[in-house]
Amino acid sequence: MSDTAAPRTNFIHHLIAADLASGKHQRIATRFPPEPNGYLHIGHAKSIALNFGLAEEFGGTCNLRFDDTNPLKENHEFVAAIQYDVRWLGYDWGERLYFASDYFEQLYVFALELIEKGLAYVCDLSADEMRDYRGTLTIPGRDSPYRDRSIADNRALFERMRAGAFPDGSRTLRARIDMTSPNVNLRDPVLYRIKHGVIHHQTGSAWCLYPTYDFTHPLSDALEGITHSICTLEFEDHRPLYDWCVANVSVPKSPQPPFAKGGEGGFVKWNPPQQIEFSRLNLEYCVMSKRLLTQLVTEQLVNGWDDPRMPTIAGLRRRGYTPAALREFCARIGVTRADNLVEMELLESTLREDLDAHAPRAMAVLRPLKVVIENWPAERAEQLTAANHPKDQSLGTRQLTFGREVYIDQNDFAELPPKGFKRLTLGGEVRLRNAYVIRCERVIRAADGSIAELRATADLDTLGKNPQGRKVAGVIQWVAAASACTAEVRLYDRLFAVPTPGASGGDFRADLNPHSLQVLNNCFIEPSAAAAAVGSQFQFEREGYFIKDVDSTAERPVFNLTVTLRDTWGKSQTRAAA
RNA sequence: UGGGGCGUCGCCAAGUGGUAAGGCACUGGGUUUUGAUCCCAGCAUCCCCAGGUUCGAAUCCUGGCGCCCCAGCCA
Repeated sequence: MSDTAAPRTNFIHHLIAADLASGKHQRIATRFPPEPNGYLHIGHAKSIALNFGLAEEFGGTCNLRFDDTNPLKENHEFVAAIQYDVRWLGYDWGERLYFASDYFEQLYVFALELIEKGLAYVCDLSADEMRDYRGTLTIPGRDSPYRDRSIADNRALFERMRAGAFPDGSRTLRARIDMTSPNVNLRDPVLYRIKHGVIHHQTGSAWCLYPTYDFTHPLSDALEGITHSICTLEFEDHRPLYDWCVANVSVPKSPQPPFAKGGEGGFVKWNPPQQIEFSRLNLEYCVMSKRLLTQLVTEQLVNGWDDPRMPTIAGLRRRGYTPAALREFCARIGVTRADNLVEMELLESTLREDLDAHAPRAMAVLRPLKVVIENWPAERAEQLTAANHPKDQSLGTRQLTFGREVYIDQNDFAELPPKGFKRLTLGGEVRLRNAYVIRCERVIRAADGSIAELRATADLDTLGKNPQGRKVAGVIQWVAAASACTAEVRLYDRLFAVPTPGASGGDFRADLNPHSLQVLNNCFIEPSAAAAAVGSQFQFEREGYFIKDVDSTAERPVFNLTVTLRDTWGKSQTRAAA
């Protein structure tokens, strides 16, 4: 969609290219591993675009794998929503839909192997005790008193853990690594914990024993034959543990065909998956943590996961963001290991670029002001033809009905125009877009002194041509009173009032923007837009891009503001006012 | 004051010893029946700082400084 020269490669791309060139891998396999404990957000889109994008580019595969090891927080709604969102973004995992829970039995066997090798043990320490034994960042930990249990005891205990013989929290299976490691992740991390009475969305009540992420993730990758396991920076310290798990367990060496045959004696060459970290996306005026997003939803600070103000894929979709714009955004922000805070303007520019090219135009009047054209007969209705797009003829044309009474926007008339005002003024002329040039003759006031309506005359010789001998600088949108449809328009602004909510140590909720939603109930729009299907997108000329919302009814269409048009005039005015 | 990372224009980001890409934003100008789009031009003598190596460094070395992550039986 773009001819920008923004980098479309990154350090991971280079690394994969090198792995292929060196023959380390014959083909690559990535995976996108969401935990189904919430909806996907734009940060996930970055990861999805990266993992699926890399697979596409290098002719490899990308699996969708749910990292469902903590049934307490997960549910089927999230599983379904995540699949919908990934597909909507334009990516396809084919037949490769997996759940980490698919591997629970195999993982259990791996754990037994670790026990047999003396590399794992059952620990009876409570959570508090374990924390105490772990030491601190600067003080080494101490060995658990249960660290040297016999292999036979460990095996028996672990089997009984699975059988449900012990209550929650009473015992764990731990890796036997090094309690004095400067990397606290290596201080005998927990591999399995006991959780009774939870119904897992995939395995039901088959298990009361659940593996941790640290154990599950690397082995799931290995089982699926993942070559490049891409994750975010905070997992970097876990990489030694990731490698430890893969190295110490007997993973089948010919995972997921078609992997290259070859090597000695029919042995299949197999390189363990490599974890690679990149920095997560931070976007101005957003929170991106699932915990905080969940809080916004459960505390009803927004109207659900798909609230158009949410940075969730579902929210962005309902707001009017397109898959193409989101993918382009991901390409433009790049992939590095540096902390970043991306400006909203970058996101919005990719959106405008896509919408400008594809959205049909229509006219809408958000804050109506009636104009009576006195030299136009009340009974006369004229059909005008308007292009649906200024550049793309293929989007066709539509009919507009012009009549004696029209509505214009209150903002497009001023009795005391600021310097440089190019719209309608008393005694001044303006072009009604796609129609005639009119001159405002009089202002009719209401009892309270406010402007009730305008009286105007039209220059009948200005349809499709400029008037003789003078130029009319302004063009404004309008809707004919006789055919206008009433609509509700929801104007959205950023959810938070500050670029980094909660950053100053306070409650992030205190940073919510109280004006993030403004509902306009008496807008007038063209019948063509009113009749459009839910999800249809338009540029309401001179205002912005809008999408017809699911809350629409036959009698009352609802449109969400996706993003305004660039507004250099408005910007200059607010700057002058400041 | 343990370990692991990161530091190139306001923001994102190329660059991997040969003399600072690009995008967004911003500033001028042009076209325009959207103050939109589009087009043209401008926008880092400098790459966190200080030394050093080299004919030559953002890229190598040394020493500082700053920021981020890790002490869940979360992921």
